[in-house]
Amino acid sequence: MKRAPTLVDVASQAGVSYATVDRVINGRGAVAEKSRASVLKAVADLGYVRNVAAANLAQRRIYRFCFVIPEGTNTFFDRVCTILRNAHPPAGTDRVQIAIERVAAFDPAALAHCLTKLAQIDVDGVALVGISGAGVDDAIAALRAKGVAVLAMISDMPAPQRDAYIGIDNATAGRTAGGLIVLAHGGRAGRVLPIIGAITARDHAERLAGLRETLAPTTLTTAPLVEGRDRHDVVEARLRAVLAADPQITAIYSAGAGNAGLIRVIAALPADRPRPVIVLHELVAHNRAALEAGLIDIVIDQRPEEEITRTLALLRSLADRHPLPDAPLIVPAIYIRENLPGTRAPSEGPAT
Amino acid sequence: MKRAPTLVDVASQAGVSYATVDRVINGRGAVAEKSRASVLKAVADLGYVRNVAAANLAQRRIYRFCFVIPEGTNTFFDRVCTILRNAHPPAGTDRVQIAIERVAAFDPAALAHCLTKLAQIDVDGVALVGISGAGVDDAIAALRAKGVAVLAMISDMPAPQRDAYIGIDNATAGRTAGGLIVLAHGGRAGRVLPIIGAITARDHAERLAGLRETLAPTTLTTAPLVEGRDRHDVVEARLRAVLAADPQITAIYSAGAGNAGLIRVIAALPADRPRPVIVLHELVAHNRAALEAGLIDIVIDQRPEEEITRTLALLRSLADRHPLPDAPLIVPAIYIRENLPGTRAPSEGPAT
DNA sequence: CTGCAAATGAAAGACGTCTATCAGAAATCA
DNA sequence: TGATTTCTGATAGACGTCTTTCATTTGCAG
Repeated sequence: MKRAPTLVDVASQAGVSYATVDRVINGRGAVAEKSRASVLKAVADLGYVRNVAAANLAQRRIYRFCFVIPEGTNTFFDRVCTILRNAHPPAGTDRVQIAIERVAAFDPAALAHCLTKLAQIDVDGVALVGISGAGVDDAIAALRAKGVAVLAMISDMPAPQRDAYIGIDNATAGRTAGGLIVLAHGGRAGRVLPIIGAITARDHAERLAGLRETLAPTTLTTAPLVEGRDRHDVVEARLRAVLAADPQITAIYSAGAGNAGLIRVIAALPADRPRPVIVLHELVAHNRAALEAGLIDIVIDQRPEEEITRTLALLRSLADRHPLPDAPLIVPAIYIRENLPGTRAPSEGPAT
Repeated sequence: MKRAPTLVDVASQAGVSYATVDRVINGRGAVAEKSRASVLKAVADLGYVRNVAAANLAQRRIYRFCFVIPEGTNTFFDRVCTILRNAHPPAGTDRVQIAIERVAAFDPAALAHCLTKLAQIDVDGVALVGISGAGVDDAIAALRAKGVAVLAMISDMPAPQRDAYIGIDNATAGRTAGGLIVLAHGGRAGRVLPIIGAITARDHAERLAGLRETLAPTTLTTAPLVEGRDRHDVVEARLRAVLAADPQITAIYSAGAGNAGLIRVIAALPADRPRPVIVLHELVAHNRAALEAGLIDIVIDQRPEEEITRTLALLRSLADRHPLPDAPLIVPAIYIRENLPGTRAPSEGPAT
């Protein structure tokens, strides 16, 4: 087992000095095209990979990552923050520092301003929830020009703007909801009520399309769409009205937020007849409680833990200048009452 | 922002020399109890954490991990091996070497022999599928005495023998199957047929218990248990007989392996009347194909990718002598036709 | 007090990369 | 040709830990 090639090996192989190799690898100073080529060739020939441990030691490197998370009433993002704060390995241990910046939701100007501030500080990578709008594109471009990695999570943005996207395929999520609703009907007829935040929200629209795609070949019909604006009060009022007017509804799929309102409506339904099958998104506290209480049937979750784990790994990989692997989109998880995570303490003598 | 304390700082704080600190930290040579105590105190007071990058550099460390995986007809373990081979980051890049050893399944002697061989080589950590039996316990003890981390995955073993267990809670898996079957019946009566490998297999028994626990308060009844010995030919023959004898079966839950046989039986059922709801385990090729073909409804998967990711992280953490975090058990995933991973290529302009 | 073992201190050379400096060589331009 | 630039080479000191060597001190038993 030979030891891995070092920059000294690369230098002698390329027939240049260590200094020149360094200039090529770390892109400083002027290097003749001929030298650059021979260094790169030597790197390739020897299969040199930088020793990250040595590099980090020499630089006293601390990875500084920043997550820019929308601020607002959306419980989901609070959950994201909680996960981030508990992310392993805890800072210090791994020389990784994670900062969280909350910015007003759906406010491109605020986001742009935040990103511009980040560009001042020394940051190695930024993860943000993709939205586009005035100034955002430029702010991101400025960051990336400085060598800062920029990842889109949860919601994507045009590919050339970010280094990668980490999140779910929303069409898949919608199809999944459809599949489960079909399963729960067991061949019987039914009428499915879709609720979304707004038809202009791309992710909601995609989920809805996925739902319809799956329901189309079945005997299930779709009731007219309800827009709840992601606000629990709006969802509550409109859903109550629709259910009163249309007692044929056998299933509800809520593709957006504001489900606390939905849950209130369901809890108030008469208990003497079967309630509709209910599928909604994100395993946040009130949805989880409703699942445990039997008020709803299924929660489709985009697994923010996994999104964050992957984001951190990718940020680090980019900071280390490794080629970025193309990981698949995250597969939404299905939760029912029985497989909720963390309810039961691990049994003292765990499973075989 | 002060720089992190180093061993030199610890030494001066403790009022001893660097050499003594080193002897305490790395446990070599004799150290007076008094010195040891003052060093440990200094470490605690300063909040010293070893700089892993520096340590690895000095040692030219390469992490060497070995996965001992059962060999046999079980497709699931082939899947595990595939995932392992594609594990990111690829060897080399991260100075991590992963070896895979296949040993005969359910053969304690073979496992013990393999472990004894591993003890000769220089290994930092071993992950194995927990079984116990003659010699295995001793072989593991010998490994751990040498400072090798030993993790149980997928199937656990008595706690004192291994450093940690990474896998699912099988009772949860069984309850999940039950919950989905209940959902699919939508309040109608039904009769559920459980199939397991053998009642002596602890994981199968736990899944079965979970199923019964969930079905008990409902209107669904349970048909007599079928033991399929995890062999597709056995499963096929027995299931065919049971279905012929008992046409009232509305659902099948297969907690073990050998499901290729089950799928053959289902495929041969008359198409003119509804088939039972079918739930089984592990997203291996034939189960996946059956799901896509609509021959079965649900696959509960223990997510070996996550198990492996976590195992690798834990092995590394142990090798770096970090305190081990207590991660929760893995939550089994639910797959239906619509949320199968990797079917669709990520759309060119991914989701919002 | 002597002698031996145990405990300690001091120091130096790795590990591979980063960063900086400075002198000298090669290429460019006038 | 000389005067600039542009490149290049040589070298050295970090970074924090590991590992080893050797000399010295301390403790303890005889």
